[in-house]
Amino acid sequence: MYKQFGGSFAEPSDRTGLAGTVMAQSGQLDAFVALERIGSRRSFARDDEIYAEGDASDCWYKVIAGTVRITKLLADGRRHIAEFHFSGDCFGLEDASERPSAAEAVGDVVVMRYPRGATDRLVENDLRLARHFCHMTLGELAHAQTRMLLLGRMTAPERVASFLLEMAGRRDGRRIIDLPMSRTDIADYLGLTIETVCRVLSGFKRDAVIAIPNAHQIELRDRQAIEAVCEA
Amino acid sequence: MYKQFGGSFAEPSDRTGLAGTVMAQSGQLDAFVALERIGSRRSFARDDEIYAEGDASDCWYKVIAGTVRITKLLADGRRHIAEFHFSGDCFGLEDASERPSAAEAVGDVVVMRYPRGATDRLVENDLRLARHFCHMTLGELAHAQTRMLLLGRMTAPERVASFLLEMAGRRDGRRIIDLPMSRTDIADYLGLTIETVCRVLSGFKRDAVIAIPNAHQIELRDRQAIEAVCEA
DNA sequence: CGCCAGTTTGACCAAGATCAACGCAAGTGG
DNA sequence: CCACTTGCGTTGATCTTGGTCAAACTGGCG
Repeated sequence: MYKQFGGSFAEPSDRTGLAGTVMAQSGQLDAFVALERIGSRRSFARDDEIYAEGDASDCWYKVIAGTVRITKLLADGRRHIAEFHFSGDCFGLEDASERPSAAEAVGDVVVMRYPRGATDRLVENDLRLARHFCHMTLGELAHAQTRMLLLGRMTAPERVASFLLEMAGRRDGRRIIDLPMSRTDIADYLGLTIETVCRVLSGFKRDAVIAIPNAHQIELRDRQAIEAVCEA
Repeated sequence: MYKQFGGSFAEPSDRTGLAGTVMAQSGQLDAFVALERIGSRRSFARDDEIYAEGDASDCWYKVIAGTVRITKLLADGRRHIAEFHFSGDCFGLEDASERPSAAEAVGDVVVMRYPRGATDRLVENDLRLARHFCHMTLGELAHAQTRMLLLGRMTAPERVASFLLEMAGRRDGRRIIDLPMSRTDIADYLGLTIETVCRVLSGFKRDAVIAIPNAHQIELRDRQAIEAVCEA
């Protein structure tokens, strides 16, 4: 999807030939390969904090396996999930010195961690890499703007339906969607309460639009009906 | 602020020396100067569409004077304003082929318009320029995430108070804030109705936290109280 | 088997939306 | 120059959506 690197930075299909030029000029390795080398693998257990709000932003991450949530808190504990990141997605890329939000493991998670300083040096010497990061960020921004519309103007059923379609599109194209996150996480992502999420899902089930084999799997029985809810 | 270019692209203080290197290598002009040269000035009257949702994204803009709103519509007409852009801000920078949202003039507006193709060619040859765009986009993304928290989890008074502080910070630091946009625009920016925005403002006025000399100016009489509302 | 965390359902409540006037200032035209 | 219109903005009365509070259910797991 929009912010995935695909399987590997060094995917031949990613090449444009530009990197080769830069490499020849600078005498350095292909930057995408070099980037992989400066990454280190980390594992986190369910609900572990990968970084906290206010931590130094000295690195960024790529999800290898599992799901990561980016959360923001209000003083009194109200929580919002800015984004979920799945396998292949990058996160924690920002140029503020402090993390504006926390990153937590939704379930067990494996990530690659890339130090910021070394990444900056690679970016200095490879325009393709710079463009790649720019491209990812622009994609995230576009997604954020769509989410603002959802949070600002959509009804509860519209939000839940959009969420199901987003997850269907992002995680797999199959009829059965895996939802690694809890109902609370979904609620905090959609700006609703857990009870409202449950009620809307139950409503969709009642109308035979979805089936809920278990709490973390949802089957889209009538995708058109769900799409209709979003555009209502 | 976070996405302003300052007075000019060619501000000496912006220079790092890197651009000079690239120029020497490529035999081209300083990219920030070159960028200014490819821009053309355009004017728009109040409520004019600068570009529409679905238009080709073949250029980006910088606000010279006035205020621009970025809007998204739902099929039934519900509207959301993703962002306001003031003098010095850039907008319309995206790498999708179609505009995901429209840009409109809030009042009379003057902008510079930069063609995308020519910009891309300049970026190809100047890493500082690439980094600059990246930096701006990251700033907008951070702002979008703050706004998602507002839209998803804040009460009406909190939203309005945050809005006043944002405008106070972004437009000028003075006690009297100019609000070029209508109440409807504010409502669509905050995910509220125009009536709620009015009522909350009237409430603040009643509590002597603000004064409203006229509909488009608001005086912050007790900034601390407003800040307290946000953090409640 | 029974506990525990997460989910679901129900009854009630409140924040903010909707609907409807009303106010007010800036044009506009007779 | 003043009645009239027009486009916002403000205020009030009422309604609805989704939140809150509380209780019941479910599926793992010791």
